[in-house]
Amino acid sequence: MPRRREEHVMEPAEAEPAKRSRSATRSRLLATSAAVFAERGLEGASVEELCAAAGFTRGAFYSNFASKTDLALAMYEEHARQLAKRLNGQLDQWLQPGGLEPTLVVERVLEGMADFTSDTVWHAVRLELLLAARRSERVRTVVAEQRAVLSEAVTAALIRVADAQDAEFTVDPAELARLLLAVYDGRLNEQIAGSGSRPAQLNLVAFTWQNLTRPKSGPRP
Amino acid sequence: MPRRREEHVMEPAEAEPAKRSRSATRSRLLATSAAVFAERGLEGASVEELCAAAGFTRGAFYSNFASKTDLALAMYEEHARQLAKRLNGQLDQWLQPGGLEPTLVVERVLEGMADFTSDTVWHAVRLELLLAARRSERVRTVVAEQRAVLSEAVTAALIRVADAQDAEFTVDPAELARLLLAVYDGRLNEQIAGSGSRPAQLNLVAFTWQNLTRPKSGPRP
DNA sequence: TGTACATCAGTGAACGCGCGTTCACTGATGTAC
DNA sequence: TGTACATCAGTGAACGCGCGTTCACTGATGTAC
Repeated sequence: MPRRREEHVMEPAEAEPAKRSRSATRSRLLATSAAVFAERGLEGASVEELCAAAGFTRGAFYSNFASKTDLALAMYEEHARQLAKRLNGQLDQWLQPGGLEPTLVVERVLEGMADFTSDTVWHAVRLELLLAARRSERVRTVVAEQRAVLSEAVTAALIRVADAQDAEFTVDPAELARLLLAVYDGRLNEQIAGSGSRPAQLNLVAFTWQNLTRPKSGPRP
Repeated sequence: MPRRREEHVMEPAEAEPAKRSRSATRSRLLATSAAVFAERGLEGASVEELCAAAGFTRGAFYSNFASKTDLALAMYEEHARQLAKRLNGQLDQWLQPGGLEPTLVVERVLEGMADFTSDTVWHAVRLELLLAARRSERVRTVVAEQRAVLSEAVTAALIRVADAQDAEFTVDPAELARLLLAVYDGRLNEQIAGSGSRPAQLNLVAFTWQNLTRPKSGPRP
């Protein structure tokens, strides 16, 4: 049984479990920095601003991260992890027996991705890092790695969906995944540019899904 | 008749028509800056570096542009102009009587666009400006404007091609144009990320062109 | 054509500011008794 | 449980550097006679 804490009048409830722990500071900085980077740019955001957003001073930053780039990359890796995890989680749910009607799954996957990735804050951060990758070997490696992870997650998802429909692709599913990601990247660029900014109307892939798959020739269960 | 100049021995031939003219300095800066911006970023590129690339010192810069942003926007507008111009020029050529076989035109237009826009230097600059647009009303206006111009140029091109085939779209051609541009944007992001970097294999739009158009119902000439 | 002068494009030193990074210090937290 | 001590996360002043911008100056170019 844990020690009672009620006797400490100043204790601000269990919402803040460990004050002054390295990991809490790190997490807080990772959580609040995306918005700052998106707002001010990777170079434009000052360490001061990043710290202020998290409620710290600059020294705290340097006792947790070696540099601004360090923070940005850690943030990005965490984000890519979440994205792939979410995609797989949704599929698990939709594809289980008694889940969604298979044709709906395609639509939902695309919607879900759009949903998650269409957070313009995160897209801005991704673009900042994409550009930074041109200038730094280290950033380039991490960005390429994370893009590959995401690409593979989407490829796997496409195959799972096709399998559930007892269909197979008439095109390389990895190519289709890359195309899909390219389309969303492009859509998000549009959204950032703010021109019109109504959501995508023409979903070419959903529209032509039947052109890209065929019933499996193998034996059916 | 203009005054003869051959008597000046030091005259370095007509290749350099007007030395020390504002417009020449301006042009030179506009021409050499894209590479610098792509290499170092919009914020990362120093005025010193931009001037060095053009062979000037900083003072020359400020006597021609009010700020770095000024230069970048002028550059961008010039680029968008060239892009639309080129697209229309190619169509004029391909669609004229005795030009390309109509079905080939679609392919060529897409190829041509890919060609021009897949210059990673320019794509990087476009992305830099897209991100800068988030932070500046002025940049946002110019970027939105230029994107609209390009989008309209592509829409018009699509319609011209369909017309030449005596076909019409089953989807809104403006939507298709936006989708096309989105795909290319996304493809270029891939290329910048440098992952694999082989050119696009799956050209969905060319592949499904016949699904998006139908023969015109009106009278034929 | 040659000379004297006016203009002004481009120079480069100087200024000041903001930022990344460092580091001696502080005081909150954990531990030993 | 209370007290003394050790640890170390976070503070904030200080440093130095690089950059954007300014401006008095220079010398190349154009013009008037």
